[in-house]
Order: sequence, then structure tokens, then C-alpha cells
Amino acid sequence: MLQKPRGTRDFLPDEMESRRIIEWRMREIARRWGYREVCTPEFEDLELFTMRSGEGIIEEMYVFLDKGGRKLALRPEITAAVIRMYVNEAKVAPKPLRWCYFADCFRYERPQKGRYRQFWQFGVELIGSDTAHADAEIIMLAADMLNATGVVYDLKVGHLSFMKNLIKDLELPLQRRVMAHLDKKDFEGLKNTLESINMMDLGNSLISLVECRDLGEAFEIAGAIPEKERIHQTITALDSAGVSYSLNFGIARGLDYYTGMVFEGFAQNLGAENQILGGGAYRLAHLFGGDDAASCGFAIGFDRVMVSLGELQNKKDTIVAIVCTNEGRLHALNVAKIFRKAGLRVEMDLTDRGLGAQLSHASKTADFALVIGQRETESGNVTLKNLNSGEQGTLDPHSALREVASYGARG
RNA sequence: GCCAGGGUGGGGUAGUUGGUUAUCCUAGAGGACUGUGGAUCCUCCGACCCGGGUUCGAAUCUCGGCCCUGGCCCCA
Repeated sequence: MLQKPRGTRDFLPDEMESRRIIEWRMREIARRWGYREVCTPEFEDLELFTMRSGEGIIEEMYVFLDKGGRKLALRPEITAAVIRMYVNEAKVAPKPLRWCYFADCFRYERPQKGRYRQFWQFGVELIGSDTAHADAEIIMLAADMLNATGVVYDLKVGHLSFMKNLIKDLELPLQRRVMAHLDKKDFEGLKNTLESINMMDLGNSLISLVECRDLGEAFEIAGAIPEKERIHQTITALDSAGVSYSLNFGIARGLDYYTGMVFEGFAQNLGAENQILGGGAYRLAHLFGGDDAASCGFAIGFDRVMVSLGELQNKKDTIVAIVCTNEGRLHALNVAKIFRKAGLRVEMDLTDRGLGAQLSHASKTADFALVIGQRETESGNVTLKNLNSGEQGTLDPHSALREVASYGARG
């Protein structure tokens, strides 16, 4: 049998319903904050992604040549494409721009719990606003959105300026190494790296910074930071808004283009892949030939949220099955039309079997049966049967409709 | 790329000192019941992940691959 490609998934109707429900909760929060949806191509020039993240990521992407010999890649993330789009299409639009997206991405990685080769991200980007309150809005929106899904998570907020201030005198490659150590909480590796250049004092400061959960303390450790006032404003706004988070100045988020505030969210009941959200303030537009617009945004790992939520009990539609004889079929189609126009879910029996067999099937899949044969056709009525209670009666189609409509949704 | 454990009808399973037509449950189709379902009974449909090797004979032993689950690495 032909199998689906590794790391991809099929979604049956029950699961799709759950996914759409959660998706729409996120969409609704984005809408309330003024973020409007954008859409970019599923594939882009490979260069778009290597410019943002370096040549190393080619190994982790689906890369291919098209028939014109162009080097393309399935998008491994959306932020770069959104900023490219901003530079191409919207440079002169009034700032700030509030955009969001919900789309699938592709990464060629080894699948494991919460990690797939095709996966969906819900993200937002706030472009052209470089203030404490822009940073705060993005974090508040992230929290609002995760809360709306019902997922249980920890939110960690940090700022790169603390770490950067402490290591600003190191050579650039060394800075990168130190940041990588800190991001992974690899204190042994950090000590070894700094020992080799005789800067153990710095190591101790960095470690206490990473373990520090208090803003005042962090300022003391890191020394004079130009962004101090802005950071204060952001944090004050978060506290005032009642956002639940913890400070963590060890977040490095790997890449060079993050400029200040950074934050991550972690689900509590996932395995090794428990990060469900990541974001921060960054500058990318200049890479793609635009101005040096400041941006801020985040992406939520939609599939991980779904894994964390587990199986959901969705509200079920009331289902009306039409059970009819050959003599009743044309009348039945008219009745079905009336019910559908009223918004009800109606399923015709399409087989030629007897009423007994049709009803047997209906009892497994529906809440009501409308039995329509010669007698109903001649009188213009329908026989409505409640498949849970077994009660039935003959009445005109509109009375039957009222009866079904008042039944409401099944648990 | 690496490590561990797995893969038997659509779903869930039994079956290893190698040996009849591969077990059972469930789901699906039909019937007993030609205008009334769920119970019961009967019938049918349907599987050993793929390929090589050992053997008279492989679901079972062996090798390789694919895929699944979880972990390492990576994580934009």
C-alpha cells in the first residue's frame, strides 16, 4: 500500500473539527487586537531563507530546482516571507502594520513527539513600531492567544541587552559561543570556554544573570544598559495587564537579527519538544532591500498546542437522516431542501435498500430520521422519528423542522 | 545523522523449540424481517510493512530497507 511521506499526517473529520475550533479561537484573538491575515507563497527562493538563517539550514529544508533551474525551497517558517512581502508590497503603508498568518511549513527533520515534517504555525508580526509598548503588545497578545486555546503553559520573557552588555568586549565568534552555551544552560561548556581566555569572573556573572528572575537584580549584574528605561516600561505594562510570565535572561534565540526583547512559551505536558511559542523584537527588512524597519512578532507551534490539548470533545451537529422508498424520493428531496435552508445537517440515504436497513444505518449515524414513502408523498407530510427515544409521529415538514430545531446540539 | 522499542484485515488483538485453510473482538456489507433501527443468529468482505537469505517449508530465524513511537543532535 502507498504510504504518506514520512513526518506528514492525515487528519480525519473529528480531528479536523478540533483543529479548526482552536485555529478560530486564535484568529478571533488576532482580530480583536487588530491583526489582519496575510498569505505568502508555499515556496520561495532558497536565498530568502539562507539570508535570514544561514547556509546551514539547507540541510533541514525541502530544497528543489524547478523546471527553469531556479533554486527554491518549501518555507521552513513564515517570518522571512512576511518581511519580504512587506518590503515588496507595503513599504509605504501607514505604520505600524499588524499582520497575522496561519499556514503550514516544512522542515526536513527527524519526526518525534510534537515534531513533524509538515506543521502549522500561527504567527503575528508588528512592523514599524520600535517602542516599549510594541514589545509589550506582542507579549500580551501571545498570552491572550495561548489562553484562548486552553493550553497550559509557562511564558518566559527576556531581553538580549543584558547578556550582550556583559559580553560586548569579546570577539564576535566567541560571543556566539557564549550565547549558545547560555541558551542551552550548558554552564560546564561556558566555564571551559571562558577559562581558556582567563575570564572566569565573566562566567560567574553570566550564570547568575541566567538564573536571575528579578529585574532589579538583573540590572545590577549586567551594569549600565541603554535600554533600561524601555525594558522597565515593557515589564510594567505586562504586570499591569496581569500577564503571567517569568523573567529569564538566558533566552538567546540563536539568531543575530533579534535585537532586544525575546520570549518563549512552553507547554507543560509535552516531551522533549515542548516549546510552543517563540518570538521577539528583530530587524530583517534591510536584508531584503527595505529600510531598517523594526519589527516584533511571534509564532505559535499549532500542532504542539493540539498535542498538548489532547483529544477534545466537540459539539456535534444534530444530524437528520432521510430514509425513503423509491416512491418517496422526490418528495424527500424537497423536504431535505427545506431543512438545509434552515441550516440543518441532512443526509439522504443513497442506497436502494429497504427501510429496515436504511433505518439501521441511520440509527448509528443520526439523531433523527425522516421517513418518507408513498403515504407521506401523497399527504405531503413526513414521518419524524427521534432515533434516541424511538418516538415518532407524522406531521407536516415545517412542524417537523421546528421539532428538530428545538432539539439543540448533542453533547 | 545517531540510539532504544515496535510493525498481523479499517481499528484492537492471538499466534516464536519454523509445520494444515492464521485466532478472536470490533467496524463494514447482506440476510433471517418486501413501511420501521439498536437484541439475537447466519453469511460475506478483509491482514502477516517491503525485499533478499537460510529451509522441503518462514508471521516466526537472519540481513537490508521503509514506516511508526519516544529520545539524542538540531531547532529558524
